[in-house]
Order: sequence, then C-alpha cells, then structure tokens
Amino acid sequence: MKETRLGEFEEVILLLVGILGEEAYAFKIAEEFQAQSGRASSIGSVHSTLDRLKEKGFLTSEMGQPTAERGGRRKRIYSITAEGKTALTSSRDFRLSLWNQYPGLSVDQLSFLS
Amino acid sequence: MKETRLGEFEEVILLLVGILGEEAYAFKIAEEFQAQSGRASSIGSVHSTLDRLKEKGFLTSEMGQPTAERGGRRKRIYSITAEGKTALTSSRDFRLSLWNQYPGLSVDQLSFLS
DNA sequence: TATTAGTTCTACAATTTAGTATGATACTGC
DNA sequence: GCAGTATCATACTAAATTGTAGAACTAATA
Repeated sequence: MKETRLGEFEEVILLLVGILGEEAYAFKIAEEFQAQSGRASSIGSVHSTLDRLKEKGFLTSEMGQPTAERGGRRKRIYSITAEGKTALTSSRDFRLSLWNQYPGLSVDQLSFLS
Repeated sequence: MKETRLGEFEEVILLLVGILGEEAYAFKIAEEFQAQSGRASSIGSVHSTLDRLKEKGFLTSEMGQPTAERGGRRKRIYSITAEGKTALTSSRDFRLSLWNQYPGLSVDQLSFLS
C-alpha cells in the first residue's frame, strides 16, 4: 500500500527531467511534455507532480541563476536522485520483461529503431 | 480529459492477459501478477481492473469450458481487443522513445537481453 | 514607472485507479 | 446430496493521481 508506485504522468515527467538536464524547469518540462506526447498539459499539474516526485525522493531542486530574458524570474531546476533513477530503471526492466513475453510487442528485434 | 489513459496496474494486467492467452482468467492473472512483479495482488482488485479495461474497450471475455478439476467452476477467459493491443503498442513506443533520449536508460544496446 | 512576459507557487477539487469485503456459482468427490 | 474448493461477481471504500484557478514574483522594455 505504501510502495511508491509511479503514475503514468509522473513517470513521464521524471523521465523528462532526466532528459532535459540543466533545462529541467517546470515551464520547459510542460512544453516538452506537450511536444513529445501530443497531450496538452497544464503548468499547474506539472507543478504538483514535481512536488509529489520530490516528496517521494525521486527529485531534488535548486534555484538557478536569473537569465537576461524578459520576464526572467529565476528558474527552479530539478534533478533526478539516485532513487529516481533506480525507480525508472526498474520500471523499464519490468516492462521490457513483460513485452518480451508477448510476441507482438517484443523489443528484441530492434524493430523500433528509426 | 477523456483520453483513456492506462494506469500502471491496468497496463500490467492488460499485458498479462496478452501473455497468458488461453489461460487468461482472473485467478491465474492475479497469480501471475504476483509471480512477475513480486507485489501482492488481491483477486478483487484484479477483477475490478479487468472490468474497467473491458469498459474501455481493451478487453473482451467469454466463459470457458469447465475443467475436470475439483471446484472447477467455469472460467471467464479474457482476451485483448485490437484497441487494447494498439494502446499497449503506443504506450511502448512512447516509452522507448523517451528512454532512448536518456542515456543511462537507452534500450538500443540490447543490454537487457539475457 | 507602468506594462508585459515568463515563470513559480499554493491550495484545493475532480477524476481515476486500486483494494476490500462479502456473497454467489458451479463443479468434483465422497 | 453434502462438503469442499476454485472461481466469478458486485458494490462499496480508500487512496493516489491529475487538473484548475489564480495569486505573486522578477526582470525587461517602452
């Protein structure tokens, strides 16, 4: 009951933090989510998800430097913790293992490589 | 808002239905879930999840034949619909794409093959 | 200095997902 | 036909996830 599972949205957000690296601040993450998933996302839900991920110990954050852009409030930059990375890895491994047991979804053949 | 997303548990259950084929009935699915995930699962939650998946159009079911086992009530056998398969495939593709953008998680190298 | 843009933050509400409890069925074997 | 077992079924509850609205901060530009 207290297994700290990741919801689908949470998992994607966590992944995006990893992918974006230094650029992982809420607004950018929301944009990127939309770009990659096609699904709309609101900045608010991204925020609450980031908070939850922080509480679960999967993320940390710190304020970045202000930029020279108009409206350049300081950004809060998120980064993945070791726990976060572990969670992503084991989620990935579990899924790969299941997919590979299901013929039409198997990843072995590299059919997904572009 | 009405995007028919799959929860984490739902997705795994759907996958197990695919994997189990003719053997995909609630009890077996619950057992298999436990075996593969290590997490406990109750038959009741598997049932309600199967129902939900059916409502979403990802599964259908029909009663099987009684077996010659003691207590052999007829089983309800579930199977994946085309929609279900599509949902699994696109969920897989989306994840593969994200993982491959995140160096430590990339699946390209086949490092996961046993 | 007023306006505007980019952004964070918070508190709450809505929805969805997962789990419980309990009862009903259907069959085998004695 | 009674006891026992495997299984389905239902209705409800609880918990977790996701979304909304809106205020507030910061800096640039006009």
